[in-house]
Amino acid sequence: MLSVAYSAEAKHVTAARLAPQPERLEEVFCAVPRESFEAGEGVFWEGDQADHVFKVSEGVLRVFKIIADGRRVITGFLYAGDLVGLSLKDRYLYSAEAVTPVRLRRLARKPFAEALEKWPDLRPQFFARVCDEMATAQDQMVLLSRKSAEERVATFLMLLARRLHGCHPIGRRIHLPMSRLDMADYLGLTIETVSRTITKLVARGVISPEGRHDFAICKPGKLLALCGDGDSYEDTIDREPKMRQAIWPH
Amino acid sequence: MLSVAYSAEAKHVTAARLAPQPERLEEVFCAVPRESFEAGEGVFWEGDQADHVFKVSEGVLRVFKIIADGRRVITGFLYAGDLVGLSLKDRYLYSAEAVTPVRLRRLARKPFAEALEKWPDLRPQFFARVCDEMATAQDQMVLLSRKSAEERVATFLMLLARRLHGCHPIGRRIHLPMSRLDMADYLGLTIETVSRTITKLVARGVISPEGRHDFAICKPGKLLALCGDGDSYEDTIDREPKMRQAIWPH
DNA sequence: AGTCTCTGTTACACACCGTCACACGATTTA
DNA sequence: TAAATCGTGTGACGGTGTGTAACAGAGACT
Repeated sequence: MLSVAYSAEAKHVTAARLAPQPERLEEVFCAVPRESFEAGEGVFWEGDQADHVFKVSEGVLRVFKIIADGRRVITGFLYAGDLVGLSLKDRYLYSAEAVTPVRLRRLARKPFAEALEKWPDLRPQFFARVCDEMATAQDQMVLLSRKSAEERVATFLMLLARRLHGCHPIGRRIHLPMSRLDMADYLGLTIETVSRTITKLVARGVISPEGRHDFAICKPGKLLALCGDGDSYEDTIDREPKMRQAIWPH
Repeated sequence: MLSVAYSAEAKHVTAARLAPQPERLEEVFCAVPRESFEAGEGVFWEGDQADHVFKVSEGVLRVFKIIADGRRVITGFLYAGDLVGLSLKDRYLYSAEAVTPVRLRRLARKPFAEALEKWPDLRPQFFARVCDEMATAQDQMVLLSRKSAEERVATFLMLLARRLHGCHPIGRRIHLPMSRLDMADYLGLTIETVSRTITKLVARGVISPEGRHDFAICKPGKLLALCGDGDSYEDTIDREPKMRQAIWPH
């Protein structure tokens, strides 16, 4: 009985040797090889046994739920560095598909949990990730609940502008890897409305198109104001990289 | 240095003595006295230093965010037994107010974290709570993103019916402690729409009013169908793990 | 080239839901 | 008791966003 338990742990012990005491949560994923997915390919499906967690290393993923008559809700887009499948129990709550060609590392749940067990320093990082996920979900609820089409699109563009520029002020260029349908399903709108709204923003000189999937932000202040968050432009450019550190739990 | 660390822990050690090795996460809250709040009173505010976690022991709480021009989004209602303030970092992400008179236990973050540290058996429970919160948030995103007014109201009624009845099939009676405005801000609608929708459900004999804040569910199957989740009545009464296959897209 | 397919844009009628207005009952205040 | 206030219900109306189109542009293929 003991020997069985021991051999079951052997694999992960090996992995641990390769990366002794990782400093950052991502390093736990270094031991496993990367997998590739083509654009449009599914990674896992809502309701599947949630056996793995993932770390995106290249490309963009969409996570979504489907209801009744085929209505789709995209609950998030995941970029390089993001972890997927953390905050769930035995089954995936959503499906995940590649938007662009994607490379990711897949780690079985058990060694992941054991790593958290073995290196307590990783737990605050893990918890911080989950909290960010929660905060993002709440912002999304605000968007879906009370924002107009224009505010939704503006918010989305700002989101991508910030993401592309790391945590820096605001990037001037945005790349939208996903289709208009993806955007629509993320923003709770239709493709037509998304299209129209973008056209309107372009007409007003807030952004300017550089191909279908790229835009330049001409008036960042204006765009920010259109988000309807009550933030002013100054609030965002001075915003020091606010290191919100999880205090909790150790 | 060691002695300092030791004395800092002394208080919590005392608490631990009172309740040695709690089996359930809630028991961690037993050591602190209960506080009372009147209906409408605030418990904490978005942006406050998140120093405490709470356990509701009586009454109903609403948690909400406010944006720009005063628009309010209620992200959830919390009932007896629910924990508040788990999934956040240094500051509260939302405000909390009493809907009804509320009694709750307030526990400082530190002893709570220490309890999790000391009794690892509690950690899965903690994690499960956070996951439930996440799952709820995602269902809410689906509701706000893609459901019609009628589906939203129906979903809300079903939610309360299930909650009141524990996890049992479906309660036949629903009590709505909150105002129509609260419902509207939770469902992403206006009071008028909520009101009209309820009237319509009553007219069709799906539910029947028993005062302003109480309803009887006359046709549970019908109500469930109106939720737009694709579940049938039978699915919910003998809740088997439903295998959902995504058909979509590609 | 030419054709096909896929994605994105634009137009127009319509539906749902929000806005505004007022009525009603219950409770509080004068 | 009357008046005021609050929460709620209901009606008329209009706007935002939707659905169904047709159309345009880009890329893939023969």
